[in-house]
Amino acid sequence: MKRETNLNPTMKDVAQESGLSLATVSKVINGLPVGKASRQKVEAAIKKLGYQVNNYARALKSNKTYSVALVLPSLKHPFFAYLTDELTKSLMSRGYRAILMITNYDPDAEQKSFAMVRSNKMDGVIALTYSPDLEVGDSISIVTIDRHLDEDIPCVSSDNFRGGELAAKKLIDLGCRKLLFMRITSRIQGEPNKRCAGFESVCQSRNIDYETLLLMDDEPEEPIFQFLENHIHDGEFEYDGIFCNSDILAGQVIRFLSERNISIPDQVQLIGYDGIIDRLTDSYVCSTIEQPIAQMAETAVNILLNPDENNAGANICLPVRYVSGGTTKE
Amino acid sequence: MKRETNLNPTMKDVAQESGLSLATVSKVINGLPVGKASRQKVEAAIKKLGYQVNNYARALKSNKTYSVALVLPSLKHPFFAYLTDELTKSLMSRGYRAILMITNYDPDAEQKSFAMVRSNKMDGVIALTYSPDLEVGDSISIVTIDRHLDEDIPCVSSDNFRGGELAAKKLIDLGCRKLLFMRITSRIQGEPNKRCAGFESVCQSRNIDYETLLLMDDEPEEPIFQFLENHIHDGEFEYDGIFCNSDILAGQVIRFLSERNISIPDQVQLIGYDGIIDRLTDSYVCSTIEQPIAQMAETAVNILLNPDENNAGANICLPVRYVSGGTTKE
DNA sequence: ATATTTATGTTAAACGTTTTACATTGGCAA
DNA sequence: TTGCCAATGTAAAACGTTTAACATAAATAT
Repeated sequence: MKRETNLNPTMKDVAQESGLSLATVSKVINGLPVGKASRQKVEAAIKKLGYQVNNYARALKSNKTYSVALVLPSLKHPFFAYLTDELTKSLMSRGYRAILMITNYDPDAEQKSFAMVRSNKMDGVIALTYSPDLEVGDSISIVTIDRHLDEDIPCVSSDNFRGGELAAKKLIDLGCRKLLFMRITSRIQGEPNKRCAGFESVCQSRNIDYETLLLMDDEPEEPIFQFLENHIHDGEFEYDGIFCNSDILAGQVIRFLSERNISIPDQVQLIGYDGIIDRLTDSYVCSTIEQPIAQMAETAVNILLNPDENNAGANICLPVRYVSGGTTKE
Repeated sequence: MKRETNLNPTMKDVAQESGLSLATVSKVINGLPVGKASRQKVEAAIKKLGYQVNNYARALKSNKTYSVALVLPSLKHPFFAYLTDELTKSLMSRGYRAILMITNYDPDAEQKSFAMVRSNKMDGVIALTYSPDLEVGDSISIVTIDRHLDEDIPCVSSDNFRGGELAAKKLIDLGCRKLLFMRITSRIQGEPNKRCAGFESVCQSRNIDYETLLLMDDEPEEPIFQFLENHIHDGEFEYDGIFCNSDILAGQVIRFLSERNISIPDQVQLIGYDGIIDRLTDSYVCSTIEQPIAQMAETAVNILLNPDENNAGANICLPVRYVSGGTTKE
């Protein structure tokens, strides 16, 4: 019994249906010059059969897969989620597919991701990894975000040093005189660590009292709240300005202080980092240093797909800005 | 000049290096029976050349791509982000790749996603779509989450009706006598709409005063806050129990009421929906009805990849539970 | 009228696998 | 020695494309 409709018609079927050769069909599909009459015949056949290009065959032949791997530790942190969202849209708008790889901060998984990329002949990787020593190998093009993997691998990040500076300046300008910088950070040397340096340099040059509270991301978080608790005396918090490493952390601090009736921004002003926006109200969750996430994504994709501009070891540093979100006096 | 190291060695290279045939190499790679001596020779050659299977060639031949598309509107809502995180991990653990497609709630993009799936001969789709009338066509296997696309497409969701019931019961048991249900919902008939029915059925059978505040997700959100404002009189909110459609919405409401000095949970108790966890403190952002997101992901992947169990039009409904998160009295 | 160019199509080889059908070898029974 | 079987390996076709090299016919120039 002959099947009435072929579920997966191939170019050969289209050729037969239209009475033309395989090559002609291919030309029509790829927009190469073909006689008008033939083109119409082919198009009709394609429509009739519901033909769809088989990208695997195409990739095999042309050695171009139009797919890019996104290697990230998790999607449970909004910064990663936002970034992935933007990266994916950016790739899709250029006709590329995004292969998502979640590594869970696991060096093994990160390493395996790169093997996968190679074995799937993907066109490239955009990676945000945490292993200190990742075997990258050449033959795949990589762009990292916020991490320096290797001398000649371009890295896209926001201007973290400047971000730290901005936060410190703003707090000081708004009248704060005793500052606290809270950060949860990883042991790997990544771009975000520069926020601290920026913050401290301003405090020092302006001669402002400050403290840096550092916690590694593989340690339990209680110490941070313990610290806060210890510095509340008679309903007053010892510091009048706080800069947090992320909006998420800021949110926690806000909550903690509110519960203890420390008023923000009256008693303490607070600036976060990232620029996370509440989807519902389209407003920032706190005053913050906003990273240009969409622009970072766009740039990363751009560099990955157009390596012509000689940005081999380029370190693209995109501008951040301060935005008010209710946790500062302005 | 002969290249010293071949960047992309193929099975042919391995065959040559080991002095054996292509077929033998293939057998070794696929774990088929092969003489011990030959196997070792091949393995040595593979290691020496750094050979990696070309999955595109393999997919072309075997018609199995080991890739699944994840079609979602956005990653900017934590529920979607969490779900994507779990889905991806679930797929990866089974050796599948996750192709992420962000549709931005755009029907066109949703439709195109399905075309892409077909053209890339992907093994399936897990979709969370918003178009009322999506042309699915057969020949691709689909599992939806929270949406009913078609009679014979399995749908995985949490028990939304029960979730609504649970929330109402809890609030009433904790002493609330005037309830408010706030929802932002889409026009498409999706599973989450059942929360309302569950909530109302309990209120009615227990004879409790309640109001339902409904807003479409394509309308501006101000009316909701306007409503809240209108129902605050002399520092008292008219309702003593609120059930929100999502934790995100709940967060907004909490903030709004706090700013107006309405105390939660003393004056008003509040239950959200989803079970979003703050990454930092590993605690719920509010009292909530928790969806078993990881289990939903696991189930969806399972059904998609093992269609043997006759779950053609299956409607898998996973249990939800109430968890306390500080915005209720218990 | 013939030669030359141009426009359009076609054939067939490749891409890197998998897999069926076939070939070789050696061991063993008769 | 001959014949047979199992064990192991090989050759070659196939998957659905792309593309270089070639063929044909029509159109123009000589």
